[in-house]
Amino acid sequence: MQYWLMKSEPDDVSIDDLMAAPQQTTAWYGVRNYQARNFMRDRMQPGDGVLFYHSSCPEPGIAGLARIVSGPYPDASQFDPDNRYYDAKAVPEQPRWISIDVQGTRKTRLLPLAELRTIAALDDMVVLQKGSRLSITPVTPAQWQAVVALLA
DNA sequence: GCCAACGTTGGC
DNA sequence: GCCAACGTTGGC
Repeated sequence: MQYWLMKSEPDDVSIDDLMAAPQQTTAWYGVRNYQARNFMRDRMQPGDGVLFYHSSCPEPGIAGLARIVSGPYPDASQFDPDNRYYDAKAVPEQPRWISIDVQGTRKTRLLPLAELRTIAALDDMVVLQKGSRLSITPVTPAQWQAVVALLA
């Protein structure tokens, strides 16, 4: 059981979208960064906890909690020439990119980035480090507990 | 829109 | 393998 922070642009998939989906579950596709892909492929497990973060929006911050509910499988968008995430170098025999299913657990109050930066227990959180842009980052159990406590 | 930081590409 | 050029992310 591990914990993660996943970024999403709310104009693309918001916490409300996640909670409104059938079974509150959404296929996570379009990740086109190798480090993030490797986390999904090699380390994420069904049951893992997710801090759901809104990025590139007026109020960036944690907007809800979610969990991983599938293992890795090929991201279909890489094979579709009409899709914005199409990858001409990907072939079905050798998929480059993968998806996992994410299930919303609950929408929380918006915990703004600026507030996260004031919490001493979160000083080492990967997403708060200078220059950190990765869309999927690991969260320690202590960091998870600290965030959940703030959202209680 | 700006810009810092990081990732990817491709010539050599 | 190096590294310059370019592209992307994402807060502000």
